[in-house]
Amino acid sequence: MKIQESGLVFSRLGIKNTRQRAMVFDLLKNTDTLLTAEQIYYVLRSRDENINLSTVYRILELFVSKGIIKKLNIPNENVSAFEMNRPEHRHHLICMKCKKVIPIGECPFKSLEKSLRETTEFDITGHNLEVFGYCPECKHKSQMQ
Amino acid sequence: MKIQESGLVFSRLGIKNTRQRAMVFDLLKNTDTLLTAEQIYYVLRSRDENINLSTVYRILELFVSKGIIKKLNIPNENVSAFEMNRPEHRHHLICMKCKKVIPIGECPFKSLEKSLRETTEFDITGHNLEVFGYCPECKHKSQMQ
DNA sequence: GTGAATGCAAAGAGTTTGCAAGGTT
DNA sequence: AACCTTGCAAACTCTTTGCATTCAC
Repeated sequence: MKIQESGLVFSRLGIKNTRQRAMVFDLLKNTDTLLTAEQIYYVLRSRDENINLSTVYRILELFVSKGIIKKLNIPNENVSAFEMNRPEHRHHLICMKCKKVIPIGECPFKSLEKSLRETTEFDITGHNLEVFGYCPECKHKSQMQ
Repeated sequence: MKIQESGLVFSRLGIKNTRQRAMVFDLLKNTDTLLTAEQIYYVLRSRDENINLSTVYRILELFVSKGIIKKLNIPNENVSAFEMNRPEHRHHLICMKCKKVIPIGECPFKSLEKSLRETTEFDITGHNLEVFGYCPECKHKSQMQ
């Protein structure tokens, strides 16, 4: 059995290493789409893992607060979706159908933020940029329907 | 009484001009912050206007589908917020405390979208860019707390 | 007058919380 | 052993829906 990365991350952050936390961590780590709390719950259940939906919510909230993952809102859907918080600041191209996520290169906003800070005197804490569309696969499927 | 812009907009779109629709339209038209369905409901109630929350939701859904307004998600809050869909394509700087919205100039994405379309073969339908922070007023208030 | 919009009440999602039982350090 | 985390069930918030009544055209 390979050494669990999750255990290292948790102890570094001073949080307990529980089976459920490791499961959620590993799933998000190895997934390249956005996942909702419910999806995480069902994926783990389908693997015969034992976990409760409210535990998933509590773990996700904890991970967000520790900066392990990020919480996004999908436009026109009232659910939150989650993904690993990779260290580089990045933006994504998200397929509205399958929720696949493609990272898009550099952030073009460093300079925009700076000039906004100067002109508006806002204390700018961050920005969201998400580009939406249909990936090549889903694009074809939706044309056929 | 001045001529109602809402009436013109509605008839141009082929939808009925009801008192409730005009109220919601005028409120959003004259508001420079994002408003949630519930806020719209309470503002109108506080003006002694008679309207029902589910009617507000139905009207907002209709307006979104007709392109009259836009629906946004505020990060880390599971509510939708709405604003007029001004004809120019624009992005906003949003105060996380008072929800004030400041438009920010040109959209720097025309060209990014084009190149993404080419490199990823996505059918790109649009993008969200929202910059968050605290406006000068709220910035000072939160320092004091 | 007719079909569409509204109000009301109830249901439905998604998410959060209280508490007892179990697990981690 | 002490405290934190989990499971379960119930509550809560936001949003949607069914149906009878009312309204716009």
